[in-house]
Amino acid sequence: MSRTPSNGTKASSSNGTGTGTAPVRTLDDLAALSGVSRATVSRVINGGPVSEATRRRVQTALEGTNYRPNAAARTLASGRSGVVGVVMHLDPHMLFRDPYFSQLLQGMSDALSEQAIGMMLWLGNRSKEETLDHILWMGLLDGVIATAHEQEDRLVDGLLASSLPTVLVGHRRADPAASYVDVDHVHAADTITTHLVTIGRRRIGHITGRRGTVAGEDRLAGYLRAMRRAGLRTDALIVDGDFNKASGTAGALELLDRGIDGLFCANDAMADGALEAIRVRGLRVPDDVALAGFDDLDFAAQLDPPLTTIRQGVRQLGTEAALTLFQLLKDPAGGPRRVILPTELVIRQSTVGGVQRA
Amino acid sequence: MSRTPSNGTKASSSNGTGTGTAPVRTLDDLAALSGVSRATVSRVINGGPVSEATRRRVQTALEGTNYRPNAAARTLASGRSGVVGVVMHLDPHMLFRDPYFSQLLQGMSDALSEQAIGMMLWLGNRSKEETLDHILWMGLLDGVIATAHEQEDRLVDGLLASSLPTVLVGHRRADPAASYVDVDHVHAADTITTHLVTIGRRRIGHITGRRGTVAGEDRLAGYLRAMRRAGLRTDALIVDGDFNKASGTAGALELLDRGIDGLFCANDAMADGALEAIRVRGLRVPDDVALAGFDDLDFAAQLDPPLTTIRQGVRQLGTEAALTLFQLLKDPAGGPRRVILPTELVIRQSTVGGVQRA
DNA sequence: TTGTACGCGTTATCAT
DNA sequence: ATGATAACGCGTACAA
Repeated sequence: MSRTPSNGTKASSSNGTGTGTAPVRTLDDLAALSGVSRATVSRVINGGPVSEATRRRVQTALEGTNYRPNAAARTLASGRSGVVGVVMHLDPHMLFRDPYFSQLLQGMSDALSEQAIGMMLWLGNRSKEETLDHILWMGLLDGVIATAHEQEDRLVDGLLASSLPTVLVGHRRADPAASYVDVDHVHAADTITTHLVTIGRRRIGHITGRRGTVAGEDRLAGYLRAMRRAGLRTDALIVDGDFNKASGTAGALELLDRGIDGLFCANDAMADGALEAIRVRGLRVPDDVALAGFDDLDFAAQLDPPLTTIRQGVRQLGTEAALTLFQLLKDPAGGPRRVILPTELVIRQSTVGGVQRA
Repeated sequence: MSRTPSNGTKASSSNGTGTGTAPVRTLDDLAALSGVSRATVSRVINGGPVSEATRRRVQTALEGTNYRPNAAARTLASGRSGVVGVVMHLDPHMLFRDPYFSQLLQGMSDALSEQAIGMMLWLGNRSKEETLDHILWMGLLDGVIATAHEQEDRLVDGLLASSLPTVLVGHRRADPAASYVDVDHVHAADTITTHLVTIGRRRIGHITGRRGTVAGEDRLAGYLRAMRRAGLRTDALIVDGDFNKASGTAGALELLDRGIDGLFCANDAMADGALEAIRVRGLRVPDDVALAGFDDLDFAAQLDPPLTTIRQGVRQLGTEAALTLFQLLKDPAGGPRRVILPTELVIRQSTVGGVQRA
């Protein structure tokens, strides 16, 4: 080991003499400098019970130095690291194409940096097994936030099975012990489908999200619920998509051939694709086909016509995930936390139309 | 302190009896289990000199447990944490709008996870002073990679002034002691401007990037160099942009009024904006105005007409930054590292045109 | 090759 | 309120 000799233990006798500024790196150095014990210095730094007089003494000594507590030592002694992990294990080319993950990350970073908590990040570079291993291997994390969009996910299973406090985002698991933060996809999809019904559409198609994802399945479920309640038929009105624009175009072409007057796509990207298909067929939105999406990404309002969609506060979702983790850390015995954030129906010209086209 | 009593020291006498599986958490536990000293177990784990026989013995004992080394203890004892910091201190709404940062992050993550190095991330949520403080406060980092696009940046100054091994990305500093990774903006801008000259354009305008950024200034410098070498005039042919699409539209309208037959925008987003301006004026690309951008973002090839631009391997830039940091950590005395990655001129119909329009 | 023993810098307990 | 002092878990000279 190449330890730079720490002054303060014994060599401190040569300190403060005249050989330039003495590097103050440890509590012991600081203790020697201010004439109190190491324990007292620690109390001053961590806000323990100290008399006002000595507190000032130590503070003054502290000012003159660039002392920083050693995080490793602190973690070792206290059992808390002040660092949480964030896991976004996705297809590399999928990550960040959708602003969803960027905003999620920023929301988390907001809340974490607010509390001066560090954030370690794992993306999908390696296999789920290797990633899980690495996360647990660096056992210094206080907790983990993981995006979990697939209904089945070994990485998420592993995290929940470990002793690491874990918060899931974007996913409600069957596991009753799991804490999570999400929006109510079923309810939101029901709402926007009902909107299409309300404006008089009867043959309303649906292009699903990727099957097997919670968002895909739940939005489909919401669509079905609304249609059933309205007494409308759905057979031959549903085609599978995968959340990508291209699948929206393909799915829309198919549905248009079967005759629809309304279309709910499971996300905005596919709605964008559907828009092209509708244009190719020479039909008008919303006159011939009323169109709705989901997410309210930036571009949704820029489309021609602007897209009716569901807005979810993704950034807030991230913030809420971090706050939920804080709760979990504060009271580990308090049982799992579940947070469902509200969504908002944003009505634009792709359904209520009539307004001028640019 | 709420320490869970570690078995192994003395309580280990009650271990392995019949009271369920004994939790093996420390090297001491493992040592007791395999009948060797703790030091030997440590050597097995870290690949030290151990006889093949005992190595197998320990390995076998290891298999049965879910032992994980304690990162904090390891860091404290060795002085290395296996964690590096990544700093992307930007305007929140700017971050990740441009895929530049996503790809950079992924490139870094590639190289870091490859070496099982952890990655801590700081975004621009708080002030540069607070961010710097927090980074140094958690003194457990082995090194830092920081994006530095402004020519002046107190955060970068602070990192370089600290004792943390630091690699800058996207920025060459005057500071001769700084290690960095970047592309040669001047050369690339010169190349693409020269391309416009080569195809016969004479009144070539330029919309700059945000002034004060290295990319903005250097791309301008490259444009000027190419124009001067070609003996062309540039007065009244340069307007300031800010890398955003809107400034491209505004700048282009201005330049079109002054009469240009070529236009080099400092990035693709502004070229996209310029395209709209040209269309508004009823002009054709490239017949009336040849248009060029910089970055080769995904959408550049999708524009109508597809955009001639400069491709930089952003993801590779991130990877290279991580590798450079590794070098720095391996040989701290080796002096600063500088890496310049090559760029590529991508010629499309916005300059060579003539091909069919969709 | 293996074991002994010390040190890493801090927190927290227990006296005073 | 303050000061000793024992952990925390691991790496590594040094000795054997």
